[in-house]
Amino acid sequence: MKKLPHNHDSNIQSVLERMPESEKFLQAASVFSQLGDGTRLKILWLLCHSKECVSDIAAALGVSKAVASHHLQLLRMSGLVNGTRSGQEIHYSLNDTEEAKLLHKTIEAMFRITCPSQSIDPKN
Amino acid sequence: MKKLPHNHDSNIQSVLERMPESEKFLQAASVFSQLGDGTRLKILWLLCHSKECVSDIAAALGVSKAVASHHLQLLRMSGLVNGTRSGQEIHYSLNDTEEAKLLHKTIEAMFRITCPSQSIDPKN
DNA sequence: CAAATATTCAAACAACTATTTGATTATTGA
DNA sequence: TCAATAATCAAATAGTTGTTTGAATATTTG
Repeated sequence: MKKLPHNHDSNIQSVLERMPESEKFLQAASVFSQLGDGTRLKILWLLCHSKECVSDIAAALGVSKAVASHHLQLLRMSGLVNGTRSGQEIHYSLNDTEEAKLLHKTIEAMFRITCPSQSIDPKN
Repeated sequence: MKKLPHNHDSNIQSVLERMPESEKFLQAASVFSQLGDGTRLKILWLLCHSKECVSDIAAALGVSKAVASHHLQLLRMSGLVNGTRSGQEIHYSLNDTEEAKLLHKTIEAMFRITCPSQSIDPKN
């Protein structure tokens, strides 16, 4: 039980007791950081709505294939997307995990706030 | 209406038409990037549960006051938190905006996934 | 007013991240 | 097998980000 310099909120101790461990914060921040780049956010948004190959993702976003491939790899290492080869192409899609679904919902909720007129997904 | 190299998903065109503008993605990524650092994520989590001054935040997290102050400023510039001076201290709290509430819900949902045993907030 | 406390600022540094370019690997079809 | 296409890799670069340190500002109290 750590003692704080000041003591404004009498409830702070019980809050601190329920604070997740540092390691958990680092893990979560690592996943959240995938949302923190515009290119990657676009890729995630796209994969929330359709399964796509690298060339189409690159074309849809207006970036090089190398850039798309690079970011897809970061997303893959974070466990958010997965790619399956089909002939010459590799088709990427959102992973079926709780984390990926949470980020999907979060992205949609954000755009419902900032672009309320053109949301695709239903609210729940 | 942009033409993609391949055409696997016949629905892709209507998806692309509903894709928010690049500027919106950059704005959203900028807000989301606040979650992408462990220290800042801890601060946000703490402010989701209690209003705190800089010294207490620094002590609770085990970081220097300069570090806490620096990250609080980034959070403030992103519109997620606000600080009000009370005597010598500045009390920071989560902003009452849709964006801040969304991040609060997202953080809690993430920890419900990764630390299911010790969640504080109710599910909805 | 001077000392003490709380917070912020600013500069320097190290570490990390995104992009570019060209080469490399894998797969298909002629 | 050879050429074409798809995707990844690797190295170089530029830009961004987080931390450290010490100084500066603001507020309260003696």
